[in-house]
Amino acid sequence: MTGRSDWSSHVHAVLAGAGFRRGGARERVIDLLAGESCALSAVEIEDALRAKGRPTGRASIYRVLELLGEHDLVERVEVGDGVARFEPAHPGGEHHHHLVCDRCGRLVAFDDPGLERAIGRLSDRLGMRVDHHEVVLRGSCETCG
Amino acid sequence: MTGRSDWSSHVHAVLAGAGFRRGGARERVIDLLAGESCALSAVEIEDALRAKGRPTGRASIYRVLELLGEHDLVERVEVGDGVARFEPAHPGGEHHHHLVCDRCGRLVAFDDPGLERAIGRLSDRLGMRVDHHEVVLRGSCETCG
DNA sequence: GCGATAACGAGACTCAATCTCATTTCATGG
DNA sequence: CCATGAAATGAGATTGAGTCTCGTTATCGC
Ligand SMILES: [Zn+2]
Ligand SMILES: [Zn+2]
Ligand SMILES: [Zn+2]
Ligand SMILES: [Zn+2]
Repeated sequence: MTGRSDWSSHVHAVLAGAGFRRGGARERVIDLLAGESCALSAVEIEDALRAKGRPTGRASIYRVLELLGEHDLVERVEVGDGVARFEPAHPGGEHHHHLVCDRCGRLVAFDDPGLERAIGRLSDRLGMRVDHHEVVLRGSCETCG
Repeated sequence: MTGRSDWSSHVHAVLAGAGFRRGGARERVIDLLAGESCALSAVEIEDALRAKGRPTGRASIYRVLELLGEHDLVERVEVGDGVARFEPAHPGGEHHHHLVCDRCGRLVAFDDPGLERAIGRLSDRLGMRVDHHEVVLRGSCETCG
């Protein structure tokens, strides 16, 4: 179980190691994401930071998310509503996938070792390098029955 | 193995059965998709139809795709470039998933019974209704090695 | 044919995401 | 401690996929 501040220090270590300076916007975005276990959109991040009295430019938010993505520090989640969401990516590779409720739009996280094994075997069989995978289930969440 | 014109007649049967009239734009989009085995974006459809001398309004293309989607006649494919793509959905439920090449952006289709079984077992375990699933792998295609 | 109404399409509009560029902040070494 | 060059930031303009509006056109049951 990888904790929140764990992720934050990992992020800082990776970025410092890659020679990046520090900056206010980057710290604010990382702080916010470190307190989230599931995905936020760039607009949600912008709103959340403004609400916390830490307003941050849109361009900076997208830049930070792009940088984190390039270093495999965030996971990009797309569920088909035209908005990209981002969640902390843990160094050990442990991750979850999402079920989207077609009624209320809620995101439900899950993980499944059987699914991961199947994807691993599939990747071997394909004979191409597979770096990453995304799985989205659609259905109804518990609330919407 | 479901053929192209097979899909087209299936589409017409379903839509006629649901009481929809025919119309030029709808026919043109269905004809075009029937000749494709993998996914096209709305813009690609618009361009392809114009290039074929069958120009079709953007609003109509999106309306047709939405209608086909509501009746499970097309599959919506999102690979994270901010564009939705659409491909024929076959009535038997047979389908494929996609690997996206991070270098050239190419889409490579694949299917894998083991993956489908794992998703089936997972759906049962979750205890929620799961209607649909999407899997996207990222890596390099054969050309980009 | 006629009429009711479904289907269509030009173009305005929305909004997430990107781009520009002037300003601010950082790290370093003098 | 300050000067300096580079990196980081952010306000605002811009892009472009996707949606909406509404007047026109086509379909089909009669
Ligand atoms: Zn999540
Ligand atoms: Zn996984
Ligand atoms: Zn495909
Ligand atoms: Zn499948």
